[in-house]
Amino acid sequence: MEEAVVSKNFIEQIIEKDLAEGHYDTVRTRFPPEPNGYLHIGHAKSIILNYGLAKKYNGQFNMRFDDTNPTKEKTEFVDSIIEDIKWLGADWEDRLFFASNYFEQMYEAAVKLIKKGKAYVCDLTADEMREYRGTLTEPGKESPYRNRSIEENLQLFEDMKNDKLKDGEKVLRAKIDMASPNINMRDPIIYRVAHMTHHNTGDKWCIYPMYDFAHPIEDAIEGITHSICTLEFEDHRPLYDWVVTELEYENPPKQIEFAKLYLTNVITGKRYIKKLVEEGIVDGWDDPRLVSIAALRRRGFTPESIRKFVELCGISKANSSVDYAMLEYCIREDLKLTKPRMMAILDPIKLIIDNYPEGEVEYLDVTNNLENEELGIRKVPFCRELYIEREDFMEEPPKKYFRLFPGNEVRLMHAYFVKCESFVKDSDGNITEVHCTYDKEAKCGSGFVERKVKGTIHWVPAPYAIKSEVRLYENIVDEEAGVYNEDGSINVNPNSLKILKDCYVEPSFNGAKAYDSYQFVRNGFFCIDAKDSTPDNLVFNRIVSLKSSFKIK
RNA sequence: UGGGCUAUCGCCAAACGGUAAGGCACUGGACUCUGACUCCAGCAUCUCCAGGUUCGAAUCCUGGUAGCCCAGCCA
Repeated sequence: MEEAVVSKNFIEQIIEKDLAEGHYDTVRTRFPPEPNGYLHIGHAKSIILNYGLAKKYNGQFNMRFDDTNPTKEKTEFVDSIIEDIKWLGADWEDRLFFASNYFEQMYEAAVKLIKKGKAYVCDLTADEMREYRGTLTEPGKESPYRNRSIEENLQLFEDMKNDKLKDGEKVLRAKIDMASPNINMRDPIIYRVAHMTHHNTGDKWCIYPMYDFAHPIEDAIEGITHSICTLEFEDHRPLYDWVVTELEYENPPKQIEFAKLYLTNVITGKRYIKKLVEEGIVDGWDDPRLVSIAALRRRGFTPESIRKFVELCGISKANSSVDYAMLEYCIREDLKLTKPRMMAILDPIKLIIDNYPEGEVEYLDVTNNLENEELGIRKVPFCRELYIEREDFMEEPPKKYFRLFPGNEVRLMHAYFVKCESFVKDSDGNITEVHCTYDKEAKCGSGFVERKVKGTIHWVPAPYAIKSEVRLYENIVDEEAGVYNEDGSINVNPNSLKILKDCYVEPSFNGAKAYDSYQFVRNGFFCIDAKDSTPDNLVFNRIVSLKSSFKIK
């Protein structure tokens, strides 16, 4: 067996070089979300990347909540994040950390900087601070409080800590360079006063460290070697390095940036998803129209399919937007061989087999997945009256239409050949019944080879079928209009929720469990809503419409 | 002449000076108990542009162009 040659991505190259040159003797990565929302497909890229690297190089993968800003964080989110990452299969073993558990060490680190003359307490207001910071093209100017004595700074910082000050009254700043072309280096704030109840530390602290100060410390404490983050932090790297250098950590971690995952025609971006949830445009964080991990799970995506997807997308520093079709490919690819396929009719029309004895029923052995016999068989009742898909019959078929039309014979999947003899219309001209005769000899699996048919259609036994209400979701984004407007608002597709009433499914659905009920409908799939798998509440994947249209040339 | 980063097929993405991998999508054709799947075939004489160095450049140099990020007491 030969494995395809997979080239190493740029991060792997950096890691291997570091290992070879002895900068590190192991690899330790982490996934450090802020618990301020649910995870989505974009986070999956980071999780799988970090976890994958740790595994590949026999290192360790840490899970860490970067909870340094209590205003946005909730335990609801930490719970959901843990659930989602576990589901994705990333294993942090016993290394689940909270940045908030390092507050004491961060405080000590700040004191150390002050003692080194590398940090000072500043009284400038937020507005003044902005003014002093300068602009993108002009340098900033130094704060009048920049040269306070170490003793005074120590005292004031302690006052900040000991609840002697109001929010925003004073901050602690790193003393770097107000003229730096990199704005992040213009004496960035590293600690602020905020009287907030923290989801983990409660009211113990009234000062909180800023990301740029906290993150490198968190990484260093945990012995992270490669701190992988997204592109927008590139400008922060000099500050990251400044912090670990001034704090004199041995073997300091190294920050590496990669491009975020964007998908065409869907909404990524936590703040937008949050908005859709909060405004009630979608039903919640796991609404099937979203690409949150919870939503994808509910729709029937498997962890394998998402891992495969991330792997296929690759890692680079180029901003890019991956075609949604790639995600769909990955789930099809996984489901294809691993899940049973059952029959269901979305838009039914009755098919009556005139020469099949009335009242008789036989239970056919149906293979769950013709491409994977290990998935076994099930019994499906077959009788005189069936439902077939409305689009599988045409009164006047176009050329190259292989399905049912007067005089034509097709195969009923897993059952018999059936020939259309006549049909019935109602007063409005709608077809209500299709009448056929079946050929008992041409039973599937009987080895019948006398005749061949060009078409095969799926069906469901009318008296035994379970009638269900089906929700068919369309993309939340208006594909024509694009995702975002110029003002940053989202183009929501007004038809993103469609209800189809008469759906009929095989009786086998009765015992169907959340994840083992993937179906092909014509050429697509649909799946049961994993959140509530009762047959009355089927959620059809958008994948249903995928590849399902048959073009007549 | 603020700084940082990025530009390779419709979409991702390799190639690390030796003559443009692969996947998705698409298009033919074969096969078929799902017009799916599978299988075969096709799909960048060319790498944002313009010069230059070299026997040889997507890769090096020079100069442009385009896009993304940065002026939160968010992360």
